[in-house]
Amino acid sequence: MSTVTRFAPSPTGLLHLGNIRTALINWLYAKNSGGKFILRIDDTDQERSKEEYISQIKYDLEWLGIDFDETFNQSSRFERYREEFEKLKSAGRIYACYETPDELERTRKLQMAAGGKQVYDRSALELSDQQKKDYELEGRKPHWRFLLQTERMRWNDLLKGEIDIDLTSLSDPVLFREDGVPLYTFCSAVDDIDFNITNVIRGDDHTSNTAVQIEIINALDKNKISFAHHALLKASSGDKLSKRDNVISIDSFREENIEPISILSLLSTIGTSKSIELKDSIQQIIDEFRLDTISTSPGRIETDVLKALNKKQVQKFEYDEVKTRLDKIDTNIDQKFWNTIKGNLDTVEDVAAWTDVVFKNNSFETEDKDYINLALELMPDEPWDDQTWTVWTNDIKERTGRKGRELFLPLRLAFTGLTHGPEMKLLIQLIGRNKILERTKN
RNA sequence: GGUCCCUUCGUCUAGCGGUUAGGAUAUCUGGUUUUCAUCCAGAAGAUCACGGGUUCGAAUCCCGUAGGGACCGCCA
Repeated sequence: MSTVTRFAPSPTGLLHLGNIRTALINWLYAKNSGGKFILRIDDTDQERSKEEYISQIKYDLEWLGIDFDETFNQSSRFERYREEFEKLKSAGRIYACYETPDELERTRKLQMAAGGKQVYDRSALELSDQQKKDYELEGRKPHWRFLLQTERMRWNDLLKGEIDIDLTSLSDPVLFREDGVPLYTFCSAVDDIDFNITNVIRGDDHTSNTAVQIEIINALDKNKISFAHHALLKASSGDKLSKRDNVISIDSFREENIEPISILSLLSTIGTSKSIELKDSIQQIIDEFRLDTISTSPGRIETDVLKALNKKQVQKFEYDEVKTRLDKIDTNIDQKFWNTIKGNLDTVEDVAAWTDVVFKNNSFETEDKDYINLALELMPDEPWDDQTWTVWTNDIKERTGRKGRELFLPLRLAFTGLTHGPEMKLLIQLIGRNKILERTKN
């Protein structure tokens, strides 16, 4: 049977390095085994879910090159959840509860103070028909809980190994809210069955939840899903990754002109036993993917590494690959320009900083006037080639006796206004004789 | 408080009873580029969280302690 994986974000915030990693792992797992990848939007909570986040999530995935074979919103399947719910109800696995959130909160606090388990006490199970009727007359509506019957839930987690959860330490999950809205724990179980999901790979934050879900799945059908839980990523500060932390949102990286392949390269190697390096292509990442290289201990993300990877990618780019982007900055940027400058860039768009250096008619202050004037006297006529600079500076060297830094830095400074940059023998060809004269006029 | 998990160079990690504890990245040094970056060569960097036990022998197995993470919702 071919694999089916899914990524199920709730559209309540932007995608960041942490949750996109989960998406990537699921996608890679599917791709690597010739399976299917489904994007499921977990939007049952209509108050917190926002349409703009749905489109943002899809756009981010697309931008990164993570495509999906199928997508749907949980909000379109309320009827189906109701149907399955009725099934469980007639099987006696569901019971009505009438506590208000306040009452539940109070009980929890009491339990905490007493040092006991903070687990729902199932007092609704004792309710007589008359008591329920009284509640309804009071205007209370029931919410519905699933009766957990397993004491210990065990499964072989593809990443964490044998897991053994004490289900008595967990509350009976609420499946339907008082207002009739089904909750994630249930919807997810129904969907995973209906869409024939074979592998659920998700963050460690779902581990104990999985125990509950397996029991629900078993009550509906028979669980055939393999679960895998990877460790969560931490920020470089050591703090947890937050949806509100826009410093690491995919959106912010796109705005900083970080390449998708740089992000993908980082995400497919960080927190794994693989070398942290820039990958040539998405295909390479797919081919090299192995679930068992992913670590079970929480690692931290160093965003500097992402910048370094991106720099490498920029230097790899051939002119044709970035031509349209360069044209947007300045149509005068040609292949020679790009090849000369790209080694000095962190992002493709940083090239903008060099258009002035090459094209603009500005002049720079120089303290070494006599030296520069001598250099200009010796400046060869055009056309210039790769040898011009060497010939020229050799002349200057002979006439002045200068060498090394003393010889070259004043020239660079006078011609470009900068103390660093691409090789001068290439750069002067871009700038040209006229502009050099212009810049050193006064 | 309960439940589950984690702890090896700065960082990400390999390691499954006998290794000079390996790699990647970052750092430093030298060379190349007469700059910066790249590239090449090399160096430094880990009392394997701590304590105890099992064993001829423990990073590796067991117990405890400490630290970290996750969850304990009518969120997902």
